[in-house]
Amino acid sequence: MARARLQARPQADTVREPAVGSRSVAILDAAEKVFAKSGFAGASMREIAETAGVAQALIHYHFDNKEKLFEAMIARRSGEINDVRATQLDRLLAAGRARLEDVVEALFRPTIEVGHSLARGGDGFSRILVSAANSVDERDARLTETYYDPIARKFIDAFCLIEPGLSRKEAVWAYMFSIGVGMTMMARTGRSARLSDGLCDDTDIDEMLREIVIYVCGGIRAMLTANPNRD
Amino acid sequence: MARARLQARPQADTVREPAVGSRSVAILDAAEKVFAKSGFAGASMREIAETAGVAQALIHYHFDNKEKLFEAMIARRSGEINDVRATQLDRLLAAGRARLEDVVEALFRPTIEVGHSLARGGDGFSRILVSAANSVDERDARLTETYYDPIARKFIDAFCLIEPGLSRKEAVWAYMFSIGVGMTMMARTGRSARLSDGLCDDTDIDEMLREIVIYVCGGIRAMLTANPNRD
DNA sequence: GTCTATAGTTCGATAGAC
DNA sequence: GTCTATCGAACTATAGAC
Repeated sequence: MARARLQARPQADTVREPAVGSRSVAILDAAEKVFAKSGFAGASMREIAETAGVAQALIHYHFDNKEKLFEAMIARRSGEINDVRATQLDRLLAAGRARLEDVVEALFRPTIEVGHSLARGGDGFSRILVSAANSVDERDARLTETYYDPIARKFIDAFCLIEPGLSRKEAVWAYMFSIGVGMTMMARTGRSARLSDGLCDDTDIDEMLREIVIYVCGGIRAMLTANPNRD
Repeated sequence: MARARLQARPQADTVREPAVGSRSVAILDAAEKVFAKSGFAGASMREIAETAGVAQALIHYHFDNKEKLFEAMIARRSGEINDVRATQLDRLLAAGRARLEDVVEALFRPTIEVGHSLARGGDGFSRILVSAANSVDERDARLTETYYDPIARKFIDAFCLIEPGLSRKEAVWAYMFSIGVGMTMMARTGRSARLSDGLCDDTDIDEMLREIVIYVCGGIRAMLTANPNRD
């Protein structure tokens, strides 16, 4: 019977790569690619094994089954990403008088930078996040709750702190809507280029992020003036 | 060999329900439910047949294969929805001096009203749209291009017309971001309620739409002032 | 840890009766 | 148009050698 214990999130003072066989990492990388391309149901353990260059049985040895492999893959990257996000947010708030623009930047940039550069294969993890975040599937909901709700609450708190006129309720709506905007950036379907005859390039991260920050901050501040919190 | 011809989009002066057997409609309704729950790959023809109360072979008789069934299901609802959206948009523009708020309302309301009420089973179609819109899968991209790009261009044109300071490029970004916000509403994952301890209810369409219109218009106008078009 | 081989299930699609 | 029955392929997972 396989171990399939979930890797603990690496702490700041821990070695970069956990002490597991390199095959194990190759499997996670392959899983990221294949799940990103085909979704959970559409991906097959066979293709993941072939992509990783290992026998199919080895995946079961390391991760037990498809569900647990999927969760291990989420756990690995979300740990990296959300540690960076939390650190950046804390630094902004500790410095006092943080601008909303900086908080929104801290909300999005780590996700695309890790999702884009760390996964050597490209932006696979971002795509998996997009599909999980929009899914009503019980597994996706549980993973979102486990790996993303805690950091979401931190950012909602930050919204309320920076814009005291925002009620808690509107801060949560603002957060949900903003994450929705971020999806556009992470999904990278190429549709923006199609609709704009090439003017908008969703592979240009910096350009897109600049536009997104403007749009998202404008949206949040509009909620503020439309219905200011009177407490 | 089965027919599997795609149903033509009903014109305004055409009878409501096409002259196909009621079983055929039952199959499309069932497909909507099952595809919404499990996605394309996760759904099985067996479950769709059981949900529709017909033999599995009948689906192949009417729609040939799984791919074509999926497209027929998209074609049916997108026709209904986008006819309403185009009509409302044209009426707003013909009346002159349309408000951005009204255009954004015309962008979203028909989708949720049709997706929510017409599909007796609930909001299945909305969920399918969300997953298709965010997918890099070739099939999903082709369907989005075929059934949603034309109406998207109309709304982008409207953005440019109403806010002349908006460049074409920013209008496309604004459209993409706004659709992203709309996803929050259509996906209805229940996450907003979880993050707000029940304050935000994503089953309350009117409340959510009101907040979304405020946020989206604020976002679009922020792009305008941040980088006005000088033509 | 890693492999080959395969058991056991489920799937999409088809054949053919009515 | 609608059904029953079934084929052949693909899938997840396991057994067992090394």
